[in-house]
Amino acid sequence: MKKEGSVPTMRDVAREAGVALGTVSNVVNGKPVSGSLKIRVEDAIKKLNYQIDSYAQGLKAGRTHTVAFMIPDMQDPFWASLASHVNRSLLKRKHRMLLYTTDYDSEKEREYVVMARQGKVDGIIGFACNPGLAVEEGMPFVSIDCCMGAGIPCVSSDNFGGGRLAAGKLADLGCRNVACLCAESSFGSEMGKRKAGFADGCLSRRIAYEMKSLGEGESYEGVGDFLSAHISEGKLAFDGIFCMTDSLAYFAVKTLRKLGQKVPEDVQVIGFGGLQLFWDGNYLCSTIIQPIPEIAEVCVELVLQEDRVTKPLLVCLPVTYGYGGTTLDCP
Amino acid sequence: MKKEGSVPTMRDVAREAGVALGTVSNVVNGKPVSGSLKIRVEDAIKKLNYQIDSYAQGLKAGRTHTVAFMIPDMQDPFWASLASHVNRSLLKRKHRMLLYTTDYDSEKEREYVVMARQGKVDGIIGFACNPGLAVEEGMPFVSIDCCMGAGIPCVSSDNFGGGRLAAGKLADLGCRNVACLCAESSFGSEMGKRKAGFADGCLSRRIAYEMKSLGEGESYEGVGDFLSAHISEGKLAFDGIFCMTDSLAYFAVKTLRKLGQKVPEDVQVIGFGGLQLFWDGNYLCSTIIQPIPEIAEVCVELVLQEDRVTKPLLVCLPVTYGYGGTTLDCP
DNA sequence: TTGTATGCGTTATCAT
DNA sequence: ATGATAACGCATACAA
Repeated sequence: MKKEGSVPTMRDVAREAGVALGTVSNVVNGKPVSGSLKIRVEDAIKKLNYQIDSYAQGLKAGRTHTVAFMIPDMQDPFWASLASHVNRSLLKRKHRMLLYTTDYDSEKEREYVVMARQGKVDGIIGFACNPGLAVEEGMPFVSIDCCMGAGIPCVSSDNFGGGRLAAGKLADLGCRNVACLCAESSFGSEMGKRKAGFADGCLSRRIAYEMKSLGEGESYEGVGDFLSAHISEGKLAFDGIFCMTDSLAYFAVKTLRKLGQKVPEDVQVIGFGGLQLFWDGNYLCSTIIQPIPEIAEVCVELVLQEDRVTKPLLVCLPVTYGYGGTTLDCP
Repeated sequence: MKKEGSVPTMRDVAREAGVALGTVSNVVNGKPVSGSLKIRVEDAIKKLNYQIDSYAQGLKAGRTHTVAFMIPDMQDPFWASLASHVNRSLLKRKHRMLLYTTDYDSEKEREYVVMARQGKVDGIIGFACNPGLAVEEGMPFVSIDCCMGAGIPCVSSDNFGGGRLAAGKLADLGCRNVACLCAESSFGSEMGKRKAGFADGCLSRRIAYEMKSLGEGESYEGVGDFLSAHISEGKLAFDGIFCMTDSLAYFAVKTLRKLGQKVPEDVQVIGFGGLQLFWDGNYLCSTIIQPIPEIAEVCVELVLQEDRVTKPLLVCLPVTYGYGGTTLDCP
């Protein structure tokens, strides 16, 4: 008798059914097998409650049906939502998802890429702060929101177009003097294009704008200082504000209200991201919505494409505008 | 010549260094090896850029250093935060984390448990709607917030104590007529104890309370109806409200303000969960804080314990109170 | 069609 | 201490 408590293997099934190992394999994998034997094998499988060891399968096939998803911070609603959709897309394709959170730490990124290689994953989807991150030749890698060159496709939303859209929306809503609040990031992120798009949009619509950029690592308090410096006699110099992220917009709105400004009556605010607190359809603020499900889907498709004859350098997905209470366009 | 583009294996290293396979294995695993050979092997490893295949390792050892984490909804801030901390705890112990999201679907739960078994994970941490979920004998399973009996440990925060704490806090803050808003769930969740704890707390402090339970699947609108039904001549019948979750509290506050009630001046609100929007230290509302990092740590410890001679049925972790702007105790 | 033998990359057992 | 060999569970090429 074999080990008792252990899980049944293909060999056990073969013995139980009185057939050869290969036959069981064929039944399990849907290869043609004569009816009578097929029944015997299937009975044995049910009797032993056998289930295939996809782990051993992977060792043999060289493909593990596993993809690593690497992000800086799972607590960030954007990454959490993206993780959720990537997970769905992968599961739909019968692939597992390994999660790695890096806390914006290049060292951890390196470490996890090594772990991913050791774990024989079929590919990696993720965001890397370190644009020079060394990833194996043969290992498919899809970057989010950050161009890394060298045959590594990057998927992002249309940041430039989103910036333009925000400027146009503010103009439509009657704004004539607007500000643009940015939080710089040193990573080669695509986010910088939001600022450029906004500037471009302001120029086409001929409205005056002022830029305020927070240095990297500088706290949001700098925004508070900037805003209060532009208030004279209780009146703010701007009637519209574009913020590069929803979290920045959320902070700006809080600050403005603390400073006695009414949002959206005195000043309208548009963020970027499309964040929802409970994902019930209510946005945190009026915002440029990123197509998160589509981003996820594209990432998964790209990373699983074996025969990547033409892999795009950058896939740019369309954004839309969403009302969230901080503008005057009651829906 | 072997396949060129393929990754180097232990055998390649052995050949390169001119030693036997077992010796390379010993070097890699830190077993005692004579100095000179060790050097030769290490040189060969560096030269070939060899890295161990933890996948094959798992096949041999029967342990994969992989744990599945199964939750209903990654978009929910609580689960996202817990996922983040479980991930950290596992990574610290050099374990990978597979993510599965079930969307509260018992069918998916079953499917994923099977996938987990096929994937040869070392254990599963998760929340299951289906209390009768069949999980393998030998497969360690740790349940979150939901007792499943039969040798499956459950980890949760002190829901009863948290309810009591909320009642006590409201009493301390001067409330005399309070309400308790609940969203029932049919799952055998531990959350129900929050209600019981609150009732108990009200009794000890001798304050009047009224319960309002939403049926399963009933929308939050029912809360709006309940609240407006308890307003006469512009005055709400309650001076304090305890909500079983932060999201419910958030909705209640929004509704109360729409109904012309001032929070916290007219009515104070306490939620449960400890949710933070951007995890910057600011709570969404005054709340009972769940010790998420500790919950994560305990789950990981429990699931990785091999020799589980005494495994607890329920591990209950202490909660604390946190000010979040919807009560009168400005910190 | 069905069965047999070999190999995937690693570790463990046994001789040496 | 070191090296050859078997075994983990499965898939596949090949033989029957």
